[in-house]
Amino acid sequence: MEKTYNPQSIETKWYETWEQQGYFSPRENDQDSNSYCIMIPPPNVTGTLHMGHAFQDTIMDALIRYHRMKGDNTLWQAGTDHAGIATQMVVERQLTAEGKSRHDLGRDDFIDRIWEWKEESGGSITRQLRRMGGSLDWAHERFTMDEGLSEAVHRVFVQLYDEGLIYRGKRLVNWDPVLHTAVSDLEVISEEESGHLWHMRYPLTDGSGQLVVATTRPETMLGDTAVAVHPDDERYQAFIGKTITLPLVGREIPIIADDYVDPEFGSGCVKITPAHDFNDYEMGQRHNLPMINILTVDASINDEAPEKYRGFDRYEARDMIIHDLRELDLLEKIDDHKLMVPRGDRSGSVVEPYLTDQWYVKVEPLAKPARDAVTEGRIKFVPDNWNKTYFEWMNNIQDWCISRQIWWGHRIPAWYDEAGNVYVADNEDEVRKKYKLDADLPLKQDEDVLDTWFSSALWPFSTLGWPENTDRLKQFYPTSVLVTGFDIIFFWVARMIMMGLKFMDDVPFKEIYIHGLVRDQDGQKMSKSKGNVLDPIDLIDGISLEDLVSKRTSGLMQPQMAPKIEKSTRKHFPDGIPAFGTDALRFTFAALASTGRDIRFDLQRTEGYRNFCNKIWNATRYVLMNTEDQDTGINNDDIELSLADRWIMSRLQTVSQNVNEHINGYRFDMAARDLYAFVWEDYCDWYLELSKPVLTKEASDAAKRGTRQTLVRVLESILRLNHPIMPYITEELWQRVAPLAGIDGKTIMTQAFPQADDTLLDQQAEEELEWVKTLIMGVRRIRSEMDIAPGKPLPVLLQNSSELDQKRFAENESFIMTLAKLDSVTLLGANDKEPESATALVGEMKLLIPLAGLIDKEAELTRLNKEIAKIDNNLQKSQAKLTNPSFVDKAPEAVVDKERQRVAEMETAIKQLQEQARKIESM
RNA sequence: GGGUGAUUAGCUCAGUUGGUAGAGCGUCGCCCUUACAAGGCGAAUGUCGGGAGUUCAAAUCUCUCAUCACCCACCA
Repeated sequence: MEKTYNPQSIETKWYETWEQQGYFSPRENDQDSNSYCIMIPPPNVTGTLHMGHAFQDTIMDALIRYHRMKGDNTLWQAGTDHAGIATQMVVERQLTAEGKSRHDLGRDDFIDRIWEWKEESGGSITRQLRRMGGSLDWAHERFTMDEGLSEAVHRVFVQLYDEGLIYRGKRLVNWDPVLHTAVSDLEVISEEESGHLWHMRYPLTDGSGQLVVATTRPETMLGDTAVAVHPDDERYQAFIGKTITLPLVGREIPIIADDYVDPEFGSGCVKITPAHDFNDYEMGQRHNLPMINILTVDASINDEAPEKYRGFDRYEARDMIIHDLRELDLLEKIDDHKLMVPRGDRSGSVVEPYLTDQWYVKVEPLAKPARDAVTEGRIKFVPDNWNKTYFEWMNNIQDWCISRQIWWGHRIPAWYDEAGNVYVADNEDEVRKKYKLDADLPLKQDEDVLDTWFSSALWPFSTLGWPENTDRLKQFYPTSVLVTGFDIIFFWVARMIMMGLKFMDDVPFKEIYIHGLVRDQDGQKMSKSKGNVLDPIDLIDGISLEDLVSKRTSGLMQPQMAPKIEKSTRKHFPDGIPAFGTDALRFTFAALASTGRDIRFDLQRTEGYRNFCNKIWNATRYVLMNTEDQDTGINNDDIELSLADRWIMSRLQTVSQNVNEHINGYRFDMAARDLYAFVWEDYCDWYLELSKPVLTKEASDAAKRGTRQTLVRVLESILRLNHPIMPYITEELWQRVAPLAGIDGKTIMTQAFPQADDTLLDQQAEEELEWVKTLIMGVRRIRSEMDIAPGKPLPVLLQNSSELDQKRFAENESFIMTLAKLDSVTLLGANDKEPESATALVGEMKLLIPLAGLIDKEAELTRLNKEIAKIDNNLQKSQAKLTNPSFVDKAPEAVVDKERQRVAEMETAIKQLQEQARKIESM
């Protein structure tokens, strides 16, 4: 074996083997075993996977591998999402770079072009997932626009339409004037921006005066159809029912009264533009006001407005209108004002409320069962506080606008005749059959496509073959757990629950594990525009600083950011990124995956876990050196187990137990911590060292066999315990270790995950080894603090030893002599005279290392006094408790006893140390 | 305006039903001891955001204040 762990040389080799052997696929025709299934949240085919994906995929793969090892029939469903608007934009940008637009190509060619891109992007995504070690069932990979899924989409649309749960209607929607499409509420991000509040004078038609209205959007006045005041506002009682003449336009519009108006805000008068504001729209409905749309799809002024303003952009028109009102002395004042500006999450442009025909899902009838499923515990959020967020939204849910005026996506299965009648069915033939239409009646399909999330909502069952009642569907629906980020609870999670319950009559998943966001080292969200993204592959394979800089600064939407990004990149990664390997990266994610919190990604953690891999690698080298071609007692019952052997086996059971519990509770951070500590501290630092005296010094063959066997068996278990998190290194090493442990098998992937065996728990061995460790650490500490060379063998005297101490010493002499590097140990009797010594305590026993020529008297005194002060500090606290009568009366007896015992121990210790200090002083 | 979460060692974070505050990284010593210098041995470090309350006992439960982050919402 290589002396140093080198991830590159093992990773791709194993992945290919696994995939070729078909280990990732579930067993067919296995109805008996427990099913375990996770649907991958399908990555968008817009580019490549980022750290958030890598984190999420690590968790899913760890769960999948864990359950596969437990014998479950396990499926991790692979696939990608067509991501309508996002993907269309990516390809449109490419066209723009070529000096073309999608209209130059036409719809069909443009879609072909996107399919080409999909192949490319989808390919790099699956390559990344493979590098991450993801054990997905590639044989059944799906895409939200493949044939089967498209059929599912049609089926759902048609049924919901037939049941009246999908309808078409003309209403105000959020309109993206750059993308020329409607978007749903969720795709609109409102942020506070600085603006103005314009106070405009509207003259009464009868010339009797004027009203002042305040607005943040003066240009919409062209579409005003009323002015509203509060019905109880005394200032305006006389005006209600009168009309004003709209300046610049000349339209006569009524003054109405409505509770919605806040008399305290602005002037207490509101201009009402039902076609361009959601509140005004509702008021328009209440008061039967006309709706005048004054904008084009580009948000320029249309022909409903006075000629002067037609064709101008909304903001140009705003300036003109302000100017014109000022000329007419109709502008009272302009105040600075903070307002919430709604922007499209994709285009970043300011979204307009816009009156159009769109398709909607009537959500409430679907939402009720979806709420119940969580209330009744059929679906559990982990951590459970997310159900509050879920209910918060589900209780206020609005109808879902599902039509988009773009080209890339599922075309809406609706046809129109020339009279505008709507027919909905799977395809045109079906339409004619279903609605009994003449074969020659001209029909035209709806131009729009469906919101991407419509098909994503069907993912848990459409991928399994629905609407066919396939074996896979029967076997794996409902799925076991959904692993996802909180940011798509509304977009995706809630909608999957609604659709799953509606069409499968069962929940889509039993648990939802919500993880945090991966942020950069400063806690910033990672994004291309901030230039702080990391490609998981670059952590696996490493990347030079120059390559990283150019990767981060190329293709920016705002090229002027490049120098800043370069500077910060050079600061954070002065030497680029070394190749850490997949396993170290995965272990990092696991270790950081504490629940309910975002994680800051810290490269140093990954480096630490790369070192951990190296540790396992070298521990294996040691084990192999001492067991290969030697008798490990696999076929020989004549075995003697040392204290260390029994101890490490006992510890292994506890760790196995804990790791199982932690994985089942989605506490990968705790699992990682326990694994790390057990491997590094218990197994490497102590057990491997303890094995040395047995293997290299005089010991019986049976004892050597016992230790060799324990070395191998525990290591083999360690590899299995770590496999769900670190698949590659564990497979590589397991191939060499397993035969020595008498285990036969082609891959660690399908070996049983370690379960605790209580019969191997050995309390006595744990206590005794603790005693051995205390003794050894006592010597080491004196050695270090007294500046004695680590290699110098020392004599030790034991004083005040009990029979148990003496027995323990006799049985473990070899361990102690070797690990503490001693050359002699002498038991002192009660009357034996002790030399000048440095001291450590092992329970009541005193360990003495003679000073002669080695130890500085003053240094030892300082050391003792420091130790005494430390214990005394704790002693006082404990004594205070015990002298408090209410503590003794009210605290449980066990707690009081424990406190008493502690006081006794500390008192003895202090007595011993003080005595020692006196002796040294008097010398 | 509503809601959620956070505040613990220099940094990043654990701390499951209240019972002597932990880890990793970093820091400081000493060591190339034949598994591993990507290492070994040892050490230092905390008024657990502030205040009040409940309790024999609070990082943990309650209230309150402060700071930060995020989500939702129609105030022109």
